[in-house]
Amino acid sequence: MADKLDKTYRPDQAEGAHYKRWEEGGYFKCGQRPDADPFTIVIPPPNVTGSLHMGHALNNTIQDVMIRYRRMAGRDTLWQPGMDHAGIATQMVVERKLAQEGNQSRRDMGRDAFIEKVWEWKGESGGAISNQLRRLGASCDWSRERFTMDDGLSKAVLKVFVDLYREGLIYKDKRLVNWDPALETAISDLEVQQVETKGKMWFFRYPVEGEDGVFLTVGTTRPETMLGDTGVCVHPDDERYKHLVGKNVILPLVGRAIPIVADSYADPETGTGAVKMTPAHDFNDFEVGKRQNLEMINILTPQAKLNENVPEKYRGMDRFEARKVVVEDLDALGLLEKIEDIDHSIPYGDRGGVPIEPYLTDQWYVDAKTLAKPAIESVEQGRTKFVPENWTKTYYEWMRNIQPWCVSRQLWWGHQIPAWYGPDGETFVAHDAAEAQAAADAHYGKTVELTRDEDVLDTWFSSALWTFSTLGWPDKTPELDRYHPTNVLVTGFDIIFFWVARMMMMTLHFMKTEPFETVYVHALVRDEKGQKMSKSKGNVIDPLQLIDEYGADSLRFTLVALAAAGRDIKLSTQRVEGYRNFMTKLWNAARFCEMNDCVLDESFDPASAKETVNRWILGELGKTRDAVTTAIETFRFNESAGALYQFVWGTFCDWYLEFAKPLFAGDDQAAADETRKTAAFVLERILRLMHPIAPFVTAELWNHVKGEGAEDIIIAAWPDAPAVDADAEGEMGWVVRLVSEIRSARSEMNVPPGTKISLAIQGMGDQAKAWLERHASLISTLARAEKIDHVEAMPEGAIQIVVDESTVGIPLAGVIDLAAERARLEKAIAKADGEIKKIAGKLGNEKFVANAPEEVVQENRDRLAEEQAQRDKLAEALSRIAAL
RNA sequence: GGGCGGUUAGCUCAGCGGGAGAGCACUCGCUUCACACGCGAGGGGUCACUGGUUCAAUCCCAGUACCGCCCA
Repeated sequence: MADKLDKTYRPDQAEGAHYKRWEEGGYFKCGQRPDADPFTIVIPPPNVTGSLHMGHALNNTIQDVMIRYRRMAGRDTLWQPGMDHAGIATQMVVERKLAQEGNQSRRDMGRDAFIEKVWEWKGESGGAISNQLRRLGASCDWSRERFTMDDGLSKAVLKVFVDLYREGLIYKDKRLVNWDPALETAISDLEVQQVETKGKMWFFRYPVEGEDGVFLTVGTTRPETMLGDTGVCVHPDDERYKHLVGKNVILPLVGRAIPIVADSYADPETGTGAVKMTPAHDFNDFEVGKRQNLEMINILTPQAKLNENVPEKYRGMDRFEARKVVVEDLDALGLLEKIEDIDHSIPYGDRGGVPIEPYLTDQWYVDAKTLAKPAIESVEQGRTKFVPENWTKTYYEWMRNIQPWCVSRQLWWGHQIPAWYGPDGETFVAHDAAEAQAAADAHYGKTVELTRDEDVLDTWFSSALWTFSTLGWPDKTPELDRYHPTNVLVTGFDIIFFWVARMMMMTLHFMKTEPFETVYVHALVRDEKGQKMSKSKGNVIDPLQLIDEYGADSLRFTLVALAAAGRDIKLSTQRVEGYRNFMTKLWNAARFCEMNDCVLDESFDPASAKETVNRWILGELGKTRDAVTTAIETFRFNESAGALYQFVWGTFCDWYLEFAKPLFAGDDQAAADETRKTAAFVLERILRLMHPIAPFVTAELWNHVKGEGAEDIIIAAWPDAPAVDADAEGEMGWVVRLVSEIRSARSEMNVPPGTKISLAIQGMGDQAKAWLERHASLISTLARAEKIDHVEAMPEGAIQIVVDESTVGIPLAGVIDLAAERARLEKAIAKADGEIKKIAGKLGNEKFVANAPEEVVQENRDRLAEEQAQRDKLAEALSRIAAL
């Protein structure tokens, strides 16, 4: 055995060494149990620029609990770690760094040099999060760490793109995209945040061509877009405007004649019922424009300045400046009818931080609708399950309304699109330049110069391949064969669209199987007031700081205990402190065992235990083991934490160890010896059962309990459940009740804790008498009684309590407060009366007796009898007091 | 506007057809030989509201109110 345990556990002095031993000892590696069933989880790849936040802490703690449990349960576990390259975020970080260091800008240094800088940055400061995950205790197989820009994964991306193109599932199209003018790239719908804003609605009058003094009034929140208007739309049934349909209005400031069209898109109830149409700059207008054959005029540059398609005056103006000037100019012409204040939401790019513009560009699209079909079926047919099941609705909702997926981004950092263009714009998609050249040569019948598409792919394009690309695909690797499909994906609900849906589509298409059996969707971690943690609100709790202060186990236990499915987690440091206290409690229980020479006997057989206390605690351990096992396997992690907390603190420490004290001090050497062995055994099992949630403190104690040369706790077998002994359960339950009742009465009647009492017991049955005799020393110690006698008549002036058939008197000659005792008994009687009334009422209902299951009826009959007996005894006790 | 969820002890939340629970906070008592990051005892709830189903509803169903989140 190692040095004696200190009074408190010091996580900061223990955690690093255990983690290092595990990682260097190769315990995290997959493939060590070739005959066992594999169990695989892929990590949701954190962003290479990211650092650990509370969401990661929760997400990875849950994964680690599952992995550590399965590892102990004998599975061949693989927790596949890695990161994604986060195109936009990384490019922004590196550009900012270049600017700070006074370097050339990205555009000045050129693409290749810039990419080199990004790799340099990644080598130096990217991926800090993987070390932070180590601090959390995450037992990933780091030897297999992958990055979406690695050669292997890039090869997968390339093959997927080329194959999908050849199958007609990737194509180039000119459509409106969400354009981020700050970053000058297309971004996905999902990267657009709607921000509620107080804004204005401007109403402009457009003169109708050839009808002097007749105007159509249209409203807009973006006045500058009027320069790109190519029509005005009214509802076909709108009587106010029917006569104008087919005529033109003259677009003010521009002078263009644009048609008035009838389309049911216009809502007669909203505004004036007439809507200006800017098909190149609004998603709704784009659809109407296609139906009505309206011209599409792009009036913006990629920086959202006005371009050459507007009158000279406005060219080069920023969109917001142009907004002001357009309003002023229309006002000057007397065409500004009114301005209303409105609340509306404005789309912002969540990285660039400026309002996005719908923008007409050429982009690459994946035919998501086609790929979604099998992905929907997989969930419908239960091949992939969501836990909680409710999230299937969100998944279906998204998948059934899926839009073409725009996968091109106007960035440099990422997988460059493998498309080359001939001089006439002909497209050649190929695995490399040589293959494209060969195809072009064949196409043109001569050698022509090709230029490669400048754009890169959306980061989600590569992370959609994550479950199989990390295992070596497109090569046929043994890992791919063994570990795919994976068992569980653990993720927050905010990423179901972003990522889960895309993995389902890509994996089904290329692997012909689902990426995972189960998607466990956990809650969001919020602050103690329920607000989302964000840097701008300043309410972020840093998990690393909590680990420093309370230890990784405390944080992990807190997160697991709060991780009830389907609800957000409101985290406060108070909770973490509470679970830190629990770690200390466990620590001190181990210390108690150590101080009392509870040495682990590896040959101890729980079935051989003879003492009731020991048979009882072993049974309780068994129940806890089963509860924890079931809870982890069914994703009810909070229940696993709750069962452990309750057993370790509420049963093992509060009762069993207290029972053990008098046994250790007593004369019965055999009983003391067996109890020492049992305590050591139960403690050792507790360490195993707690290890998935609290790996470090259990590892630290394991070394003390097991001694030198023992196998590491990380691969210790998940224990079996000792059998439950119903007799021992009943017997010890009675002892606990008796002690509790006595303590309660003592406290209520203000008997000083130091006062030793005697017990005068009346009416006790034979079984209880035997129990009492067997546990006399425990009961005396815990109830602080020095003398226990059976009596025929209750002595005068005693506090009286009723336990089952017995009345237990605590004689306090002369010092008992009769009024207080009377009140106490009356209160107990009133409580019993309440119960009796309720149960008797139920049993008095014929329909209840006729319809309820027999066992329920019987249970109520038994309870009624018990309550009545109790009440009678209490009434007797009261009458004895009243007689004084 | 559409979808999802919530409303249980002062706070944070479990439970979800047959005896209202936990942690924290609060009150009282305790240098009890593992632990004051502790020990013992206690107070505190028409389980949002209104109907319905049922022998039985905090739990199932419908509606109302309020509060969130997501998507328009």
